[in-house]
Formats: sequence, C-alpha cells, structure tokens
Amino acid sequence: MRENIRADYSEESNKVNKGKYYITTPIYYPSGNPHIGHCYTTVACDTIARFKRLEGYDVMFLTGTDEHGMKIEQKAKEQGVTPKEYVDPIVENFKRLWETMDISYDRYIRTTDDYHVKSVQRIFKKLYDKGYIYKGEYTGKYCTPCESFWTDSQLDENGCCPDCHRPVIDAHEEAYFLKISDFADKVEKFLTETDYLTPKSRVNEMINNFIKPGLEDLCVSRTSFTWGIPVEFDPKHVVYVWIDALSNYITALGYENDAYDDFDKYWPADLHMTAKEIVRFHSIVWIIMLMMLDLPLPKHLYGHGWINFNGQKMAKSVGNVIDPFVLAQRYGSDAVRFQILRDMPYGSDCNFSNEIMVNRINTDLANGFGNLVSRTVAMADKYFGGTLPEEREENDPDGELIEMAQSLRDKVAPLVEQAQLAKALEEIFKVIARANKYIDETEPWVLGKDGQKKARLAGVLYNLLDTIRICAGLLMAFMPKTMPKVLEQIGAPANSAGFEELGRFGVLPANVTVHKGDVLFPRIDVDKEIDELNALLTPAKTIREDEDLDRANIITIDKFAEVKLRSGEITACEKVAKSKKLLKLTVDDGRHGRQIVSGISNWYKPEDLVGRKIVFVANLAPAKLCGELSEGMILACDAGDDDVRVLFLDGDVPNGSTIR
RNA sequence: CGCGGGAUGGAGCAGCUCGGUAGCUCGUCGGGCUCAUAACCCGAAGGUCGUAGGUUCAAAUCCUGCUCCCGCAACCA
Repeated sequence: MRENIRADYSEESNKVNKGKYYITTPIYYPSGNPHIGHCYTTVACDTIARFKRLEGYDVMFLTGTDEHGMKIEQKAKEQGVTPKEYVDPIVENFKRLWETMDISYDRYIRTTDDYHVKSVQRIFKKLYDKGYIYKGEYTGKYCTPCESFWTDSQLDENGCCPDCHRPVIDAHEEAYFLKISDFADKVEKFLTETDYLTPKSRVNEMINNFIKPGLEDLCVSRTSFTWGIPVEFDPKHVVYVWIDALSNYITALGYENDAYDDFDKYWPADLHMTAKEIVRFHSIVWIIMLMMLDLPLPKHLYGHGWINFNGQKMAKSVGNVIDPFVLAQRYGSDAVRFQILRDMPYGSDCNFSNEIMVNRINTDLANGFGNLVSRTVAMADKYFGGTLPEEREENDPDGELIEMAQSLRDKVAPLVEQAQLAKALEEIFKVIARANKYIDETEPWVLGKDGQKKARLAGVLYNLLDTIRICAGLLMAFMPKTMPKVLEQIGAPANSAGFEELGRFGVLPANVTVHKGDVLFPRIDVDKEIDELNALLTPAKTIREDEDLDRANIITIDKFAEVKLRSGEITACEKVAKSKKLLKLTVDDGRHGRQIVSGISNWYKPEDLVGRKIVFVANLAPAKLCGELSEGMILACDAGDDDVRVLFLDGDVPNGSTIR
C-alpha cells in the first residue's frame, strides 16, 4: 500500500541511512469495528514513521490485531460462528480503514497467525522453565448461568454479571501466574531513571498505583474458555492476554520463529505508542517480561490521552462512536488525519466534536494553507503566465519570512521525535500564517500593475513558493495524499522536498513554473454540515440494534412469569458511604420490608425518593454492594445519554401488589 | 482519608518546573485589501486566573484548607 504514497520528492534523502527506527501501535482488539480512537494512535504512529523515513531512517512500522479471548469467543457464539470467522471480517475492516487513512505500516500482525502462536508457546515455555511462571489458583467472580468468569472491574454497577445482570459468586480456577512481584524494584528503577515512559507524570501514576502497593503476580492462563493459544505442556490451559498480546512486538520481527528474521536488526523498539489505559502493561508487565527473557528494553513508550466526544467519553453504549470511514469520505483522509493530530494535546485527553473538526478544517486547511497555495499560484499564473522570470529583487519583509521558513525543519523534527505532533503542526502553521501576512505587506497586485516592478514581484512570489515547498514537505508525513498535489502545483521538481532540502531556502529553480490545480481543501458549510453529521451520528442506530437483538432473543411468557415484580414504597433512603452512585433504599414491600441498593445517585437525591411508590424485582438473588445487602432491584429506564429515570407508580397502590 | 488529572475573558487551550506587564486559536465588533477557496491583513472589546487563607516587596505561578468536574481501580484506542 505504501508505493503510491511515497512521493519521489524526497528520494534523495532516503539514500542517506541514519540507522533503524522501530515504531509500534498496540494491537487492537477486534470485538467491534475500529473507531476514531484507534485512528488516532495509528495516524500518529504513521506520521512519525513517515517523518522518520523522510529523515533517512530505515523504518519498521508495525500494527495488528489481538484476536483471542473470552469476549470474542462469546460474541462469536452469539452469532453462531467460530471465533476466527467472527474476527476475520472485522480485521478486514481495520485493514480497509488503514488503507483509507493512508497508513503506511510495514507489517501487520494477527495474534492468530501461525508463527505468532508458536512463538508465544515457546516464550511461555521459556518463562516456565526459568521458573518465572508457576501454577496457582485464580479467584474471581463467576456467573453460573453465563458460565463466565469476570473480574471485579468488569461487573456492572450493581456488582452483577455484565451480560445477564444476575449476581455472581466467588469462584476459583486453576491458572498459571507470572511472577512479576520479584521485579518491582527493577522496574521502578527503570521507570524513574530512564526517559522510557512519557509524559513523565505517568511514571508517578504507575509507581504510586501499582508498584508501591506491591505488584501482584499476573494471571497468564485460563481454563474457562478455549479461544486462545494453548499452553503446550498443559493443553487445558490457554494463554491469557498479556503474554500473547505484548509478545507481538518481538514475534513480528521473528523472535522464536522463522517467519521473519529482522529481530536483531530492529529490536529494541524505538517507540511504543499506546492509549493511557494500557500504559500500565507496557510500562510494567512488558518490561518485566523482557527482563525475564534477557532481551534489550524498548527505548520509549508514549501514553496518549483519549478523544472525548462532545465532552463525553466515547462509548458504544452512549451512541457517540464516530465512524472514521464516514468522516474520511466527507472530508478526505488528510483532513481527518490533520484534525485529530492538530487538537490532541500532549498526554491528556482532547475534545472532539463535529463543530471543532469542521472549523479546524476550514480555518487551517481551507483558509490558511489551501488558500495560500491558491492565491500564490494564481498570481504567478496571472502576472507571469505561470513561469517566474529569473531576474528577482529582494526587499524588506523578506528576511523574516525566509528565516522562519529556513529554521522550520529543525523546530519540527525534534517535536515529531517526541511525538508532540500538535506542536509540530502549530509551528508549521505559524509559518503559513506569516506567509499570508507577507502577501498583504508586499501587495503583489500593486507590483503587478507597475511594469517597473516585475523583478520585485518575482522575488515576492518566489519567496512564497519556496516557503510553501518547505511547509508542504514537512506536512507530507501528516497529509500524504494532498501534499504531493501542492508540490505539483508550485512546480517543485523531484528531489526538492527531501530532508536536506527542507532545511534550506531557495531550492526551487529561479524560473519555476506553477501549475494551477484543483482546490486542495474545499471550504465546508459549517451549519449545513453539522446538521448532516449529527443526523448520521444519532443514537437512533443503537436503539435499532437493540430492537433487532430483542427480536432475536424472544422469551416465552413462562420465562417472564419467573420474574416477580411487585410494588413498594420507599420509606427511607440514604447514600451508601464510599460509593459513587449507590443509594440504599428501605422499601415497604407489604411484608417485612427490605433493603434495596440501587445505582442511581447520579440522578436522584434521597429526598426525591422517600414516600414514592416504585416497582421492584422481588425474587432476585440477594447481593452485597459496597458492603450493603441488596434484596431486589428497582426498575428504571435509560433516558438518553447518561440519564436514568426511575419508574414511579401512579396513584394509591397497596405495597406488595403483583405487577403483571 | 484508594490513586490520578483538571478548574485561566463566550468556547477550547498555553503559562505554573525556576514567583515580577495574563498569552494563543476560534467566536464577536470595527477597519483595511481585492491576488485568493465570502478567503487574507490590522485593530478593539472581553478575565475577581474555582474558592478561602498563608508566605512574599510582589502569586495564575509556592504552601494549606475547601468546592466542583473528570478519569482509573488488574482485557474498551
């Protein structure tokens, strides 16, 4: 896929070999289709990879998918297909998206690839033989009807099974563990004494949260599901998550397999990029695994923030997951790449909304850069028939523009190196803004009317064109589809946008010929666009999916009759201490009374509820939530994004009446 | 007292490490220009820097208390 993207404008620099650069995205979990978040990580890596190639590095850029695990096994079961059959089309979607977004990955690893499977088995065995893996017992929550294990964090807000919302029990399972506890000191030293983990604030987070309280050995095998890599010497176990997933960074280079043979060449990685929630695994578990295997440690890990949508965390349940295909289709992949890189602050979350995106595209790309190219090329065309005369005159504001353009490369390169892509773009767009100002200062249209000032006019236009060349060359890694068009429009010859040439002013030939072309970034009608986008992204889709699921999961009336619903009156209510969303309700059920704990304190205050009549499930197995006994469940309704309404009964209903 | 992040003109952010005229982008208002994609350039208005105290000649910046928001808490980029 890379061939058509690599422009020949930078051929010459590519011959200068500065050494290798190995960069990785996480391998994504294909339990659902890719969204803008996956896009962010991947586009950021792609931009760095492209920039490094421009600089003359021999780059290996790896991405892939992490395809095992219980969740995928279950989803496949729901659809009546094998896990591999379930995953294959989703993986195709990932690859299709990467193609759409011009991702120039060199290698794509699937954890279901044969070579990876074999390597992981060998790695597992190696760790076992070295005494780092031992057999123990895993304790967790188990939902008997679903036959599934869950961790505490996976449970729903009432501490019940996230699938069927029935109470879970404590359960035990034989499992293998990775002895990471012994390595706590070593990792802490590594994290504090190197600049591996950035932003630096995450180092404290890791140490305070996970290392100081004591590292617990990591469960690395399971017997409660089968969709995973079998442990060779104990086949009822499958390898559980991290040994399987993290190893991809080395198996993809041929570690412990024959599929590839460039492990020695590319390892250790120069940059692992991940979103913040899996920084922990990449900064602690991965480092320990490598220490155990006596392998060199990777150089940098950058944990980036999340993209929030309209101020809310993106989640399928909220119905605000942005489909990157739709965005790319409407605005072009370059505009989408630009927008998500431009607004992501270093290390923290960013806010994304249709409005922010459309405005950003308009101001920076259409008005700023696109228009600069357009007006410059148009003037060269109008005043000189497209070809500048060789005779040029320099004058006053030139120096400042030239200085800015000339020093730009050396400002941008280190920022890209540090993954500070938003800042790098900011620097480039400062120069673009300066160029637009330069046009006003020099007033080429005035010069154009005066036959005596042709040489000065040529000087002005040349300076603009060469500034554009430098900006476009540096933006190539960010927007690989459009920048070749820019260089073509300004008449840049091949080899004029290599890394060396981008650090020099005056590379374009004096008699350069421009070629008027299409509008690079069309201006978007904001209001109209936002209406249309919002229509596309409404949660209506989610509701429809629910309906479809409902129809597919019909139950009989007998089943329904098993659920005993009754009326009750809330006689007392208070917040459960230490909990975030739990309220403790004392309910008059017409008998002895009972206590029900409900996760609704975000939406109801205790005084709103006392004295009101509600419907509750009377025969739900009791459960303990935050130490409080809950005997039943009150009925409530999702009322849109992050809103919940309790079902209150109308009129004077006796407590304990059956609902039917 | 589980851990962490945040609160700065209408919106989104920078500044805080190492105290000393509060800055950027967007938006608003006024002006200029006409080469250009109703784009570009200049100027203006608009801020008790969450809150209460403390240190200091001087605090957005350092210290303490409080309020509110958000995230994480062992498989959601």
